[in-house]
Amino acid sequence: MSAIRLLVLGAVRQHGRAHGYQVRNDLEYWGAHEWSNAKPGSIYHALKQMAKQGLLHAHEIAPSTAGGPPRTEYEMTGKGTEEFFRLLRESLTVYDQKMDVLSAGVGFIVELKRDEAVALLKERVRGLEEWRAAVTEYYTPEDGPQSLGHIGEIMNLWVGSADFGAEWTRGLIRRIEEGAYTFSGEGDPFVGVLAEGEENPYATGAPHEGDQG
Amino acid sequence: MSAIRLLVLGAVRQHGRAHGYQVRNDLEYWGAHEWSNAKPGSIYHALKQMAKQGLLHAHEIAPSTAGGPPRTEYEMTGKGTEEFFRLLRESLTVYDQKMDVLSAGVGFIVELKRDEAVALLKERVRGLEEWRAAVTEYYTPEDGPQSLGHIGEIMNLWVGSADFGAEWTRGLIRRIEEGAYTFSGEGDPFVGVLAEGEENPYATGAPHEGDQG
DNA sequence: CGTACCCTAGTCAAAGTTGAATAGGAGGGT
DNA sequence: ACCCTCCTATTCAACTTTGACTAGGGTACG
Repeated sequence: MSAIRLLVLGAVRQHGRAHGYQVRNDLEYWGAHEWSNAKPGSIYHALKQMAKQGLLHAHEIAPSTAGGPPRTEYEMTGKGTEEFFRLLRESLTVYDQKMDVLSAGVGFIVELKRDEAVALLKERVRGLEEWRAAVTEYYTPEDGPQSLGHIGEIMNLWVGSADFGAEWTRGLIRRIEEGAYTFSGEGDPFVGVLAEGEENPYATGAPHEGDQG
Repeated sequence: MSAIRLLVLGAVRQHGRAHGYQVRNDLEYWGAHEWSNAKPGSIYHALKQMAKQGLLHAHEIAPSTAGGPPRTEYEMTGKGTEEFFRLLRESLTVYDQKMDVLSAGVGFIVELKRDEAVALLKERVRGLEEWRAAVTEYYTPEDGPQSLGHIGEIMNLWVGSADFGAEWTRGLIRRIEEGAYTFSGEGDPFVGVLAEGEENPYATGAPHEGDQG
């Protein structure tokens, strides 16, 4: 899976209704342009595609007062909300080494119930442990690991990476079980989007990199 | 960057001349289908694209004795060899969190001189340290890291991941500096491809997964 | 008062990725 | 003789990603 759909659905969801540029700004606010493939083209494509598939409902809107071309606003549908939670759950349990997917999942984790979050993360740890075992077993040749030559370093990298991932996840599970953070149904929800016109305190001050030339 | 071009160029290079199916088998031999996006479609696409760009030279060949459609064989060009080394150097120094690129780079690292390999890996460590510093500085709010809420966990993940990556790289540098492995110009080169007709000792025994139905 | 730059907002072509489909021949059973 | 399955070898349509481009309006500045 890629992170883009989860990120875009999450952004639209927190607004209720949003246009592409707003989503783009949210992702920049979250720093997502630095750790995920959330380029403008991908965002607009994801919005259109998900509208076509009935996950979002598109509204054609007159140009904004701020100028520029006419905008399209997108609204969550029931199917979209379902898909959001499906992707969220998947992002927290898959144990491939894609940090962008995991980061997106952690960003939205408080939209779940505390119990479910813990259960999903425990499944993640289980998956990592299994994968580690499979790697060490499958790629250990009979005549010792030295016979692999420098290729053994790749195995070493995978195993270490699995161990780090599992350890980090165990730490997160511990903190959640001890009561950290506010999950769904436990009080004021965490709001992580910019209101219309609000300034981004994390903005770089530079113009949108990559736009124009 | 993606790992596919480096993998395909590396495979063709070790054969001198190879057709798509041969490359595909090499990548399976290397286990690359498990840790990279090296699906048949991507491999053939990469071969065609790189032939179009002059990195490989294509030869139309009659069908093999083993049956099947006519094959196309690809041969390295000078430009292709240059590109191979460019990608190899890049794969070892970029410090994004893509394990497939790094794995491919480590797989071919012995094609470099020992000194250069060490220098590239040291640059990688420098990059990781800089990135770690940037993350901790940029995303540490004035009123303590707690104010970020669960979003702080993402930062925690990035920092931990950078630390793990740097530590693993330092270990590899140490072993290489102590004389491990055989690098370019130091003796019999490591050969990591299957000869025509040779069996893959790591084969799963299953038919090519995903082929047909 | 014009012009250069920046912000809002989105489109598009080209390239890459995915998963399934195609097609010829070999081998083995009935 | 016939069919079924496997192996060789590649193609294709659909989808995603990338980076550059388009275009309107505001604003600071000489």
